[in-house]
Amino acid sequence: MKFVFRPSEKGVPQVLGELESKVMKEVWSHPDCSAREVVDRLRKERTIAQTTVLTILSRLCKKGLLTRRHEGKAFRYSSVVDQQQFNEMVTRDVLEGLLKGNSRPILSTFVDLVSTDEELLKELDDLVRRKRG
Amino acid sequence: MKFVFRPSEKGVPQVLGELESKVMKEVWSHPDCSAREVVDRLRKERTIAQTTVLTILSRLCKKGLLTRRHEGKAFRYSSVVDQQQFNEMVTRDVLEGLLKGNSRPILSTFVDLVSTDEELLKELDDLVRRKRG
DNA sequence: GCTAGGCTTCTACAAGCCGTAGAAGATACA
DNA sequence: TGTATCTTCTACGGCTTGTAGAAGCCTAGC
Repeated sequence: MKFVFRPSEKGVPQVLGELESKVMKEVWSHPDCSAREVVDRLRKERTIAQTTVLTILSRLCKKGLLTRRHEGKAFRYSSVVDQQQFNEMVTRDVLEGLLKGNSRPILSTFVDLVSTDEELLKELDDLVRRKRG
Repeated sequence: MKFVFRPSEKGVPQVLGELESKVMKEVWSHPDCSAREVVDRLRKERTIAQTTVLTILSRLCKKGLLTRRHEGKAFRYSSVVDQQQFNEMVTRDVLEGLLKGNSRPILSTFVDLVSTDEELLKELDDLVRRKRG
């Protein structure tokens, strides 16, 4: 998958549109669900056309994030990767994207940011030590 | 600045469009230059309309990446931040964007990626030790 | 002062992404 | 067979980026 990352957003919307994110979250929390179910859940928050949700579901399929199977006349949708795997993919791609430049400055910026949290810094330290054996 | 980061690209085009990137690079390498100069340099590579470059220069000003000052009837353009500062800004924003989620998984993915290069891993180790004092 | 050439602004269009949704086609079940 | 429901097709508006024409503005030189 080829995506953009919006640092200013938070969570899934860093990578997907607002509505796409909501739809993904619905499918993640209710695997193998129908479009209808997604629509009904979204409608608890606001009005939205059935076809709008269908369009988003199709686009997410085309992006390779969802699959679907026939059941009767309708489809049932499931995610290809769960949310955790998705997050890991994004993290990995973004970090690789950063590191393929000049890596040195990345390291120190990273350590700077992490060191604002003592616990986190310790964890980083542990990880590095373990890696170096 | 609010930007998107394209992990699949490399360098400045991770953040700016292809042409925007080229124009920024021209201004970085030739501070206080005129639009004419940028056009002439770009034309060594391909044909491009004067106004196309002007449009890009204006957009980069509007984005806060360039400033300009009058000189005679024309403008002279300079960058607000140099390329290194720009890279640091991007790195910082992207990393902050990542870390504002659940930070733990980021750490281990980061260490995984860094550890493919022994030198880099050592450098990370040094930075962390120094930070922890 | 007035004109020509160069510089700028305005405006616009295409393509791609995302949100939105109507219209129409497909289908299962009563 | 009809109808309710589900799907696909199509489209539009807004945003970004590349592209550039048209027209306006200003300065230098006559």
